[in-house]
Amino acid sequence: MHKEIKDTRDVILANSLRLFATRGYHLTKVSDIVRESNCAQATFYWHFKSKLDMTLELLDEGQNAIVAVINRGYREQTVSIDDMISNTRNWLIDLLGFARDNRYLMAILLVRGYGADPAVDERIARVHQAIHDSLYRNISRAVQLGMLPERGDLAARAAFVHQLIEGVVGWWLFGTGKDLAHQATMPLEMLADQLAQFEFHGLQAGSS
Amino acid sequence: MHKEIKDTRDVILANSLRLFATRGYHLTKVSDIVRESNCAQATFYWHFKSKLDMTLELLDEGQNAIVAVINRGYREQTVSIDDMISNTRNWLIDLLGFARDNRYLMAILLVRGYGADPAVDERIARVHQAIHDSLYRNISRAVQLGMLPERGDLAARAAFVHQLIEGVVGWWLFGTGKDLAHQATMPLEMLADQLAQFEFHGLQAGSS
Amino acid sequence: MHKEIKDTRDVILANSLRLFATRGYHLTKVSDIVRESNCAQATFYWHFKSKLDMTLELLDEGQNAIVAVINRGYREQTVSIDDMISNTRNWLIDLLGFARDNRYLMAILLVRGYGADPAVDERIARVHQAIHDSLYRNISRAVQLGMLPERGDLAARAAFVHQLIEGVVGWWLFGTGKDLAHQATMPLEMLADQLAQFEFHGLQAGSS
Amino acid sequence: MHKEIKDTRDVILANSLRLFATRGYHLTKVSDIVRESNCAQATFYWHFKSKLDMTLELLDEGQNAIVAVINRGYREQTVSIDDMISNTRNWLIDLLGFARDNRYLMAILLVRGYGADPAVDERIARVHQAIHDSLYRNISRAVQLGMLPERGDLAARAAFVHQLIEGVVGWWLFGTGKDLAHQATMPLEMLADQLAQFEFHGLQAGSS
DNA sequence: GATGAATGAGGTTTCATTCAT
DNA sequence: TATGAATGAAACCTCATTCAT
Repeated sequence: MHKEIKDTRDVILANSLRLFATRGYHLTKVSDIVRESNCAQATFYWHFKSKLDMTLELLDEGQNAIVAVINRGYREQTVSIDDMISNTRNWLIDLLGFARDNRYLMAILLVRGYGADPAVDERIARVHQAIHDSLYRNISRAVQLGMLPERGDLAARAAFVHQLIEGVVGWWLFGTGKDLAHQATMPLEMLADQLAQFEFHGLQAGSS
Repeated sequence: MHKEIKDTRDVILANSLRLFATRGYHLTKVSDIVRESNCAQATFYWHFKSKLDMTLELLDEGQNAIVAVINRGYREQTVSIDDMISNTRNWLIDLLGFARDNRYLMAILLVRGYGADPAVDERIARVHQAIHDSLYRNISRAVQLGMLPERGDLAARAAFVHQLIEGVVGWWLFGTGKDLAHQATMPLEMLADQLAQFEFHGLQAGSS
Repeated sequence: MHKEIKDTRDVILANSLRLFATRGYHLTKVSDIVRESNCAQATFYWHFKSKLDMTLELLDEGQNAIVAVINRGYREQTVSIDDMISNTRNWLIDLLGFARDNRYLMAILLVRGYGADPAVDERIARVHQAIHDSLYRNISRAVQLGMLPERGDLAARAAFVHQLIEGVVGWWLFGTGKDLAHQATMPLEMLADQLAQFEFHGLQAGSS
Repeated sequence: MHKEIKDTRDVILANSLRLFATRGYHLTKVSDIVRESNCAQATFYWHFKSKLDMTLELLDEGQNAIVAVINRGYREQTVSIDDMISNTRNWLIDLLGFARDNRYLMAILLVRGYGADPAVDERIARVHQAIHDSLYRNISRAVQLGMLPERGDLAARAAFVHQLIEGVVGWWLFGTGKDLAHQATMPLEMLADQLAQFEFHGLQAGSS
């Protein structure tokens, strides 16, 4: 049950998201957005204060959505290594599902976001930080529970995992060439599985 | 042995690289470049056909340099797992050294490159591909030599490693927030060590 | 006895008058007017044909009011010089009283009126002309009655008096800097007195 | 001996002055200015930072010129009433000469200046203040020398004279209707004469 | 009476690029 | 080599006005 008739404001937002993901902020002109949205340019400025303002609104929405997904995971208490891997796997399934359903947002966050404007850069950085923090907490907990070796810099390990996961999500969605038209080939669950395995084993490094 | 007096052309290139890395292509105006280079705008166009043209030249130089570094590694035949890890470690040391000495180029390749122009996107994608290919060949060889389990999708594994390494290089140089002013804290060799370990163990996933 | 509840139309007119006086016609946007009037922009256009149209209406009201005041004076036959000065004084008291009670209108007529639109310019010019004519008639009568020397250009003398009076009213209300927030310091009657004296003596110039 | 070939910058300034005087700031578009100046719109922005910036530059030039004229007068020590009147007359001749040769500037200062922008308003107010101060000093000196009665508010008297003179200059140049096309009919010296007389006698008001 | 939404026309400004010297 | 001056094209944005309810 969703609204059949989207109002102009939402149409503009949706088109902007797609165009930003495809061409980037600066190559997307307001005139492009309104052409695709079937409205006059002045209408854009009735709904939004400026191009930048609209972009920030877009990002704030996206940020809320993805942060909700990220923090939804890791809820249960893990008691065994299998638990932990499966927990990670579930978290990844959530994240990958969200990513698949929000290709354009992910393209902005992972590929073409930076360089639009300092304010935009900052919002994107905040999302990355949120993902990092979520992973850091999880790894930290696992170390406390003795499921991961204590050796090594915790921050570095979180960073490794963080970069691994963000990178692989970007690869899955857009391929090595960061191509918006790229079609993911690997099934979501299989990717989650392999990624969880890779992460877990990688984190074992340093143990006897 | 390098020239002490850089001519205008090189000054422009160096300033452009720095500005692109700092603000991105579109927020760097030709007027900004020439102001920092102490020359007139027309001088820019005496040396370069266009802003885009100069950018591509910049990237081509960078591409050659980084590809040379990447392909310099993995030369010896590895005969043991220790050999392999140490080989990877050496490759990483080369890469990280290059990255540290070419912060601005790395910022463009890893953070703010996409979204400038389709032609620019393509060059950047080519660099990523070159890194990927180098890793793919190495992993593939290791599997053939029986040092890595055969199970699993080889392409996916290469992608995992590729994304892990690029991501971690970006993190090392610019931190989680992709901040140009970020100061790396971890010593180069330690990072290479931990990263090689993480990679190797991660790749063991799927083995008995 | 005036209406306690002003309808939207009057609210718009009052706010427009104030804003025009404060910022001028062009810096007062219809959006400003309706914001202060707590109504929608379309409501403005329900009440008035256009911004210009409303402005002219505003000016016409103001013109009628001030012209009424101006022509109310000089009614009695003056038979002595003291009569004449006191008559002028009364006329000035009326004018200054009106001016004090209609600051915003006066600001438009004396300070920020010109430059809005040719049609507006014309209305303002008409008000000035009306004041001038009133003064001209009075001076002319005084010459006929032998209370002022015949020497000199009558038109020029009327102009001198006209400019003196309008200028001094503007100074009294808004100070040398034409500041809307300026507070008059001199009591109305004292000003009328001094101004009548200045005018009378000035007009004596040229006499033996 | 003046330059035959005016450069673009000066052409733009001259045309802007004329157009501002004729239509006012807001009805003068940058497109109008460059059309009359036979150059491209971008050329305007090569020479000036913005429309407002150029306007302020214009006003600053004008301010310097008129303030120089104003402060050039009143140099000699006056020892008699005839000296004083003739001194005022000379000051007026200078001022009127400048005004006649700088119609457009005067139109901006006296008629259509206010309402362009707060920054513009402020510059114009400063010019009026400079004229006022010059007159105030002169009257003040005359009172000290016993050539004018002490009675009365000095500030008010200065204001009267100030408003009289500015008003009459405006009337001389542009007529009662503030018409840019108006042609002055009265010879400069005659006006200076009558105005000096009017002022002097007016200022006698309050004496026995 | 009133308004949320929309818009055409046009405004100022930007910017990569070229011209003339 | 170098540059001061110039410019076409187009960007973002404004604003008086109208439409549909």
